Amino acid sequence: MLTIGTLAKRTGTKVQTIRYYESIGLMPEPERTEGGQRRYSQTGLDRLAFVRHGRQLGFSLEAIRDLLDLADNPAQSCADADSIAQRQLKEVEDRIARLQALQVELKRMIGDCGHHSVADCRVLEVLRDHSECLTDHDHIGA
Amino acid sequence: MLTIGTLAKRTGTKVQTIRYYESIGLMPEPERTEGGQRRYSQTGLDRLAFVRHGRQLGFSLEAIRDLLDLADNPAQSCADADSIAQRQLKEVEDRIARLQALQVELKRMIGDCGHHSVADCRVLEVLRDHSECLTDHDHIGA
DNA sequence: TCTTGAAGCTCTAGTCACTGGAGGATTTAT
DNA sequence: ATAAATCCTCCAGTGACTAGAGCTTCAAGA
Repeated sequence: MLTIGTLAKRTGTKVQTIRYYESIGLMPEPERTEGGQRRYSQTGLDRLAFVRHGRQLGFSLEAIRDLLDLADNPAQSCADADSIAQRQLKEVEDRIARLQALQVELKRMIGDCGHHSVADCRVLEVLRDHSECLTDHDHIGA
Repeated sequence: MLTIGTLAKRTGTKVQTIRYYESIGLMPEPERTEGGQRRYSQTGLDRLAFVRHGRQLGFSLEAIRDLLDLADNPAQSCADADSIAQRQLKEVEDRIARLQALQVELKRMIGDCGHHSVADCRVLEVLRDHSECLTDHDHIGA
């Protein structure tokens, strides 16, 4: 039986995060001591590890919830899990492409700057005038 | 004199977002009609374009606030603007690296899956057992 | 001048995935 | 028995918006 703190350490999660997962129903309510403290079993550890691992791979909690459902019902086809992962891969690839465009633009912005006065600073210049952009980045938040 | 709606259209921003920028002090309070509606000048348009462009390049509103300060005081050195951009570039490059690691892992996960039953699904397998990971990704949120 | 419909206004609350703190209870080791 | 560490609940905050309720103003046409 593990305390919430031990579980946190083992999985690299903050204690509050575990309680948060419980509050949104991603983690089941664990046993409690007489005093009301949470005690976890191996099952709890496994489930949290699954969740954390999914997060590390960039899945949303919503996607992880779906994946957990699939994992809990091992009779169905694997296609659903596969398509969730496919969607995730596509998103990751999109993000990479966008970030690479930003990278080019930022490099160009910085490269030209020789630390002269702000009056003719490339960085500010580029921000002021979109037409100086090579890329027509239209996504926000990257 | 532009209405907030026109300004929104011209800059590809939502009306609410403009008001939000005003509420946090990124956009100055504009003139108002007698009835209390906002009216913007070219100055307002320029400033919003600057902000939006910064966002498109992935800068945080905090960073943009600093860049706006610099742009407003053209006597200083450009080095500050440069270092903000450098920091941004580094962050972008870090994110690309992390995402590429995820991409590899997701591809491997999906590649092996032949849509059999969930019982031996690669996707779920990988999520269950971190030791199957090639990468030791430790970052969350990608 | 009147009317109508679009667009504006403020205010509140919700999103995602946590994170932090107050103020108090429990557990564990000495 | 006591002290330190950990636990508990509850509430609020983060960033960068976004959405909606309920009301007012504006501009154009009849």
